[in-house]
Amino acid sequence: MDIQTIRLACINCNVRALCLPIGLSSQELDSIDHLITLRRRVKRNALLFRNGDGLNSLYAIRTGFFKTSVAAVDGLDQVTGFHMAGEMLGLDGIVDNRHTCDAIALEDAEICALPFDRIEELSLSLRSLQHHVHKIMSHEIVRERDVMLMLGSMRSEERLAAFLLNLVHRLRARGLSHSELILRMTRKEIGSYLGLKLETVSRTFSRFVADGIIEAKRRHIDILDANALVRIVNQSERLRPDCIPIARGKER
Amino acid sequence: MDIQTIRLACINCNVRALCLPIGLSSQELDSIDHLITLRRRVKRNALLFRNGDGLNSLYAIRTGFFKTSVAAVDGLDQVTGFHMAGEMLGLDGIVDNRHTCDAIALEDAEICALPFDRIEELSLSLRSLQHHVHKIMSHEIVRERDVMLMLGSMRSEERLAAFLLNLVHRLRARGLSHSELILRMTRKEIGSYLGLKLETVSRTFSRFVADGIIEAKRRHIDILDANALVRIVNQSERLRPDCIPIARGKER
DNA sequence: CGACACCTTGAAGAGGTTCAAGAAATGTGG
DNA sequence: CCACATTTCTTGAACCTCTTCAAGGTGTCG
Repeated sequence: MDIQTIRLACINCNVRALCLPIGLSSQELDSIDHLITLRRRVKRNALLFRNGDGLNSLYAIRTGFFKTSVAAVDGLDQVTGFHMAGEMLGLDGIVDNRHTCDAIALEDAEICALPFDRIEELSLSLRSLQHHVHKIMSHEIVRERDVMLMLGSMRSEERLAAFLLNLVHRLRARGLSHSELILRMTRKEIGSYLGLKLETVSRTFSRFVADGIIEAKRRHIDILDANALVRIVNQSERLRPDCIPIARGKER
Repeated sequence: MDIQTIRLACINCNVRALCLPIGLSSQELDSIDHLITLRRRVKRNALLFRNGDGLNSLYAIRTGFFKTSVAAVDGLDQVTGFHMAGEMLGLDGIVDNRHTCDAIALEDAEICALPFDRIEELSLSLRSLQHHVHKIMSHEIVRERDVMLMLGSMRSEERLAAFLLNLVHRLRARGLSHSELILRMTRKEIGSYLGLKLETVSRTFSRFVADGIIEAKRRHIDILDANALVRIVNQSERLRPDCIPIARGKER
């Protein structure tokens, strides 16, 4: 394994706002200092954790891009989410004290391992942290529910449009371009996530290109007409705006 | 509104094991006594809460059967879950401090409203309660992910089979029959939950009946060959056993 | 008993999948 | 650094599942 680890306190972390509640008093910051975490690099295609692993820590993504998936015996797997900087991995493992999916880096990444028992311990004295944890978990519930809604009611064009809008929304919230994006995942992985076959994903991309909505050269996507994507997602009128993943990114 | 409310302490509740952690010391039970809850009856078809309502409480179902759904402007809605005694409603509302779905009773029901700020307060001194809350939320994340997997990869027969097995599994855990069940929801609601049209649900039921797997008289379902249902769910070999909703009920 | 909601079934049609082949990147080893 | 193997992506054609539209049946409740 090619993993480099560094011990460090969150108090010195420059992306702390992503994992920890904001507006802590200096007293509270002092106690946060006790939440020593393990920073780790994860190479592209490496597993951060796998289904069945014991849950020791939750993982905050500092940089990089992950997928979570549930693997099948024959090697097939279904992607359950794509995750980028500032998002938390491992929440599904709390129920049974073991991870129930695989987390794989789709590009070289850097994560912080937050020992879960320390989080719980610290939450006892830091009410804002406690509430923050509740919000993060609730947010994940809402995120997954939005995917459920998408899978249950949208057609291929709508799914892909919602997917693209959701991605650029999250990238934009991180200060990146809201028209250009480089996909870190394959068509197959997108299809797996969207409940479509890779051929359907490819065809739908081609249709978007033909309609002048996007430019696409393999993983390099250029969104020419974001409004058209919004119209495609809304055209069904089956969902209200707040059912659409794009309307509720990881942060607001 | 036809709602009857009773103030009472959890310590006297005979289904407390459903909402609260087990194995509390007598000291701890004393503090639980401060978690005064509001017990309430909810009539069939009545809303327990609706999308947009402020989040004051989480709701523990004492008796009865609920659906949660996200409504669309034109009256259509998508069912996001069916919930029975011992399950918790409202977890999705924590992120934004307001509910993001409707909760509707599908039969006369009785719930306990647990003030969320009291839960958080009490969690600060009761570590087992804190952990219990985390587990409940994590469990909901896993439940929804299993639905995602189903919607993303199963065909109609597999979905309905998984749905029936999941229902009887949960009913069985409550001491009810694992072969007979009375559906509290319409074909349309089942379809909405499974991402299918009501006609498809109806046809699939008919096929199961023709194959001798179940007997079905409208809402009254009799499972004659549960193994056949398991085989249908597994036949795809696309999912491991633990991806199937039935394998992970609300309790184990 | 009549109105209404719910369920079943049929036939035609649409959307997505499957199978197949080839093209374009990417990675690897010499 | 180039050649070759591999992975990824695109596109076509036939097929299949689910949907849509339609009609009739069944149960329930005032």
